[in-house]
Amino acid sequence: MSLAERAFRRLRDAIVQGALPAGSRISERSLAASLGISAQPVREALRRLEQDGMVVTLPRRGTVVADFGPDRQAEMGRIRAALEGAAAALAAQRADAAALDALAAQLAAMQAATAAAAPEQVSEANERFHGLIHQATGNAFLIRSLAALRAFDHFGRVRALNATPQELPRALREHAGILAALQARDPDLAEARMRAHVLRSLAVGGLLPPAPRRKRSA
Amino acid sequence: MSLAERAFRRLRDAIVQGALPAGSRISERSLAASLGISAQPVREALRRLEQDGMVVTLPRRGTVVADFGPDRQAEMGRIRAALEGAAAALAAQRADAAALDALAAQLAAMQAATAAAAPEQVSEANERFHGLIHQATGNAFLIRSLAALRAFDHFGRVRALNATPQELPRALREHAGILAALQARDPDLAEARMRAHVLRSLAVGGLLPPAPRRKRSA
DNA sequence: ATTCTGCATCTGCCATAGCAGATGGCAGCG
DNA sequence: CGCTGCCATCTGCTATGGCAGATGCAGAAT
Repeated sequence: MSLAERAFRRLRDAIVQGALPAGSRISERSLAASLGISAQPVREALRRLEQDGMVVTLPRRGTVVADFGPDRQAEMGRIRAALEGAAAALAAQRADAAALDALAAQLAAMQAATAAAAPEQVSEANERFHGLIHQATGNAFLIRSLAALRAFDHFGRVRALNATPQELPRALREHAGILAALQARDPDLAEARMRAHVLRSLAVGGLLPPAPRRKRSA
Repeated sequence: MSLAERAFRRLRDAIVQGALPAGSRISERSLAASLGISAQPVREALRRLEQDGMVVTLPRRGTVVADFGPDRQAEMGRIRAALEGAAAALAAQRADAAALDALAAQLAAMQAATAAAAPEQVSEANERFHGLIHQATGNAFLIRSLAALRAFDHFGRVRALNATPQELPRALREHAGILAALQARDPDLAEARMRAHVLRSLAVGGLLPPAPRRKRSA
């Protein structure tokens, strides 16, 4: 793996974990020195982070970690719901038999982990399930965008899965419904189910109002 | 503007215009020489193009222009519909009075250009209208992603606008409806209208089946 | 004729050095 | 004491050179 890729992942994890709080100034040179590499890969990593919205860099001024509080998290969640829906729709058209089999296998793994009450493995199977759908689309732009979005609220997702005891089986049922829509080759149904699944999951995590009702409190 | 940014835009335009057909091999060095700059900005431009899905680069092998025929265009269109919808929903929450005024002004400009039968200015006003909504969200990730998506089917959009005589007034009415939803601060309504608007516009351009029906003619 | 091997060459990748622009502090002037 | 202009310094940005890995071809061995 290239040094730029390594630096990118390392910085991304550091940011989402809070090790680099919002507003932190990042210098290409000093960061390169602390990583023991040249400034070029670091620069490349910063550019990618900028495209993902995690840092902002003012030309000739400096690079700082972007601020994403609860509002930004909610925004990214809503965007992710839209993109996951599109991915499900495309997967319903493009997925081949092998991809559908792999999805069924992941669903079974998630069910087994749920029955065994192993939250760690449930979360992992959950991530894999969504990742397989992304891959099944074969769309590079979609895959990349969703990977960036998932980095934002990774911890929020694992928290949401363990929020209530009934959350795990509900997520499992929704996954089964999505897979059924994919197997039925119904893009619109797959999109609707996936979108509802992500939105409801976000609501459990406390990042969105629980229902698409009228606004009552600002 | 930086050399990397210039190289990126130049390459992007060359690709969408067909000057660099799919499968064209791009070498960092030779391209840098032909542009009269160093290899570093060219490399940076290629990385951005890769993230946008326009080129694929195999490590130590080379970089080639990705193949996006009608299928890919349809995919990107569906993704754009989803993202534009999310942007409209966020804009309904975040847009301030100035942004809404600017949108109203662009709508008036589009109406005047439609009345004057000036397709060039109609298309320009159309692009500005959507761009203003993107900016109103204040979400860097969303703005960047939509900018990348719009580069794909730019020509398809201008073609769709001039496909039929009744397309211009219809797009105008839909824009007015979207703006009304934004002014009413209704995220879900704004999202639904924007999404329908983009999907219908894509159908006019021939990139999607006109209704969620089965495809009849390839 | 076919297969294997070594080398010239091309590729993306990285390190180093130096550039212009922007900032902050300090001396000098009012 | 307050303001202004200069300069050291830091920033991102670009140019140059060289690295290892991958490819294709020529020529030797079977």
